[in-house]
Amino acid sequence: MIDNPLTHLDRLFDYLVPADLADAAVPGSRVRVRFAGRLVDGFILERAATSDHDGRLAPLERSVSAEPVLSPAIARLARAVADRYAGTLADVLRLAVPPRHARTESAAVAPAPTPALAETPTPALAETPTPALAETPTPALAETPAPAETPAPERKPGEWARYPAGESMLAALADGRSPRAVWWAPPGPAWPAMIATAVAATVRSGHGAVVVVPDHRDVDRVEAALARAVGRAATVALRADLGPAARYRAFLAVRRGQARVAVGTRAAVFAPVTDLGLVVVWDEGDDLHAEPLAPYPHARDVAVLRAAQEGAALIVGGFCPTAEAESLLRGGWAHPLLLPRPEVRALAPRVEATGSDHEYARDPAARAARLPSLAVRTARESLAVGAPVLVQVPRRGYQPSLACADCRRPARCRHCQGPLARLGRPGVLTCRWCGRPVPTAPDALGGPTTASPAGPGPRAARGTGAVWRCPACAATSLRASVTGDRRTAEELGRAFPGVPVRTSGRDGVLATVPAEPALVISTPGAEPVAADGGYGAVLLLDGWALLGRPDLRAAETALRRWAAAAALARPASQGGRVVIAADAGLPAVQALIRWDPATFTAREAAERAELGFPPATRMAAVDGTPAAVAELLDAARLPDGADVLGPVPLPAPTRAAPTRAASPSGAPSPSGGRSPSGAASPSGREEELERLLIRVPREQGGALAAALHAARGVLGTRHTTSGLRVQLDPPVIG
DNA sequence: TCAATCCGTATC
DNA sequence: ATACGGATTGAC
Repeated sequence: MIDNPLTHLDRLFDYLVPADLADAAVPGSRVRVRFAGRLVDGFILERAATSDHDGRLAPLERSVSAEPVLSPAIARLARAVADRYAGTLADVLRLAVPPRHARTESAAVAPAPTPALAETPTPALAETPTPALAETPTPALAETPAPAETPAPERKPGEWARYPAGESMLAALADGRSPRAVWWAPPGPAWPAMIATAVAATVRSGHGAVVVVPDHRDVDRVEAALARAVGRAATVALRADLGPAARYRAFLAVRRGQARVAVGTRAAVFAPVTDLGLVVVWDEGDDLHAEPLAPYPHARDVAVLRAAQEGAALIVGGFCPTAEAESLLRGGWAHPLLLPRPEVRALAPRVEATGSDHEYARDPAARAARLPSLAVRTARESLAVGAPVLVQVPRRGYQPSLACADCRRPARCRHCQGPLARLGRPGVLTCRWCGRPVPTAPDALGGPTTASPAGPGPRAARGTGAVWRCPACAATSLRASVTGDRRTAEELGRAFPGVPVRTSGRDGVLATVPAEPALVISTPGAEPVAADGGYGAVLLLDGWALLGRPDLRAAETALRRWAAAAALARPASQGGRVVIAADAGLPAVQALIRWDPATFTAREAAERAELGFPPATRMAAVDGTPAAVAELLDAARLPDGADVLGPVPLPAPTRAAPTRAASPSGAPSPSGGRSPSGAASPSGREEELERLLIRVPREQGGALAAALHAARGVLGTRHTTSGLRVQLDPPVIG
């Protein structure tokens, strides 16, 4: 397999194995070969005595390593993923197999494959104690009086007993069978332990397991639960933030069979666990499960392919599984794991809606100043009994436009009238269109922020040129035109004087907070877990922002994010309450109030089926310049019944700005007016991009992917089509 | 008639 | 992508 991204070269090539490489060049190992005159990387997929190729075979140039990093199962999976997503095997393998780290490879001559791991979970054989765990205590879990040393594998069903099918599923796993389930998780902190219980049952049957979660904090939580249920020696955490050496070491431990359980973020779905018995995908609707690199596979869908290929069990779940997950139930391919109503009542908090206040939704100032009175009251009551309050607010990134603090006119770029935004560096704004930096007055972005984790560094506006000044009223201070987390933190702090305010969001995510009175302001997805049973109250203040997004999945996503926050509240019986600032008449809000995500999703799925949207159909998005899109469409022999939508102009907010941070020297701006001939920026001549959507009945998904892949191959290397992006099941459909 | 250039094709 | 071969074009 030649590591080459070109679609029309997405096939295998035969090489001669020189005698001196005969031992090293094993299937799955990395090699270097000459290809089209150049030295390139590749994997050996197979050794054979003959070749179909009727030209001369070139010899392998050299073996990189004899380590068979690419297992046959993963090679097969990667091929299936490439086919499913109209991508190339090389692209998928780049996601599936981490880069080699030579020193780690030779150093990690770890003990020969541990026999019978499940039986005797060695208490972390004096190896490096996982630093992530040492640093991030998880009080919510530690609350369970777990013995310090690793106990025998858990056999009790625990929370699974609340589910009608729970115990039988565990029994099937322990028996080495392969149940497949869509899991509506119970509100509360039980889910990591439940996953660990299912994994422990699998390990007991002699099989391995893979657990995929959205982010690092979830990795920590599941890892801690697994350490308790399975034993630390058998478990390994795979995560992108490990660094090359640690990442490769963890990967090798899995590949060599030393670790039987892998838990990690989306790439972990490719972890080469041998003798796989179970794949778990937690919170499968989280957009972090969607890989941003070509061919953009989704961890949930890879897991489905893998479970099917390897005959493994599958648990896909979350507080609010998506319509995609729910579609696995159709035809009985998977079974539902649903909490009966009485159990819901026992675990869920009490949820109330404040109703729709139109002014509240329209006027940012009103939003900041007038918290719904029900929310304030609920928060006060929680604080009074000593429990923390979680406040979910919109992420700043949602509508990060800045406005003059005095007259509220939007802050615009002097050169091109593009919107200005804060993109990281303090004291400087950046135009989102042309990328020019604009320094700001020292205190332009509001007063001291509460509980800034980093602390205010010494930074005045760098003396380059004029600071931003409102062209209308000459003011130099700005405010976020949508109230983001920081701002809300201040406002809330004022409403509750003397109560500590902590924030968790983009710049500083907290994993946990102690069980004491505090306001915890968080953006969706960054909510810390509260120790000792959870929050006394959860306020969901971002309903308008979440529901207002122009996306097919907006309502589903909103409910999922609300549920994730609300699940951190104590049960109603222990005073746990949730207030949501949205209209109680909306189906998503109703679903939260009744804690009935399954009914919501069923309805959602039915509606989408009626409209011909996924998952009832399979969609492909083709993004690129108008010419490129047209060429691809022209070359594609689409399956019968394919429905071509568009093309429409593609709003290009995503890729342009962040990549090209201005050079550190800040060159462009001081050079004064640029030459008139020059376009706004080197990459500023970005041609308008278009998006074409192609829709086929679900059964034709494979044919659609094949057609697009083939069309891409036909276009080959034409320059006009270089920027094309083909995406199946695009995560966002406008 | 030769060379520079274009286009299409294969890349083990 | 990139290298190569054959066809094509243009100048001498």
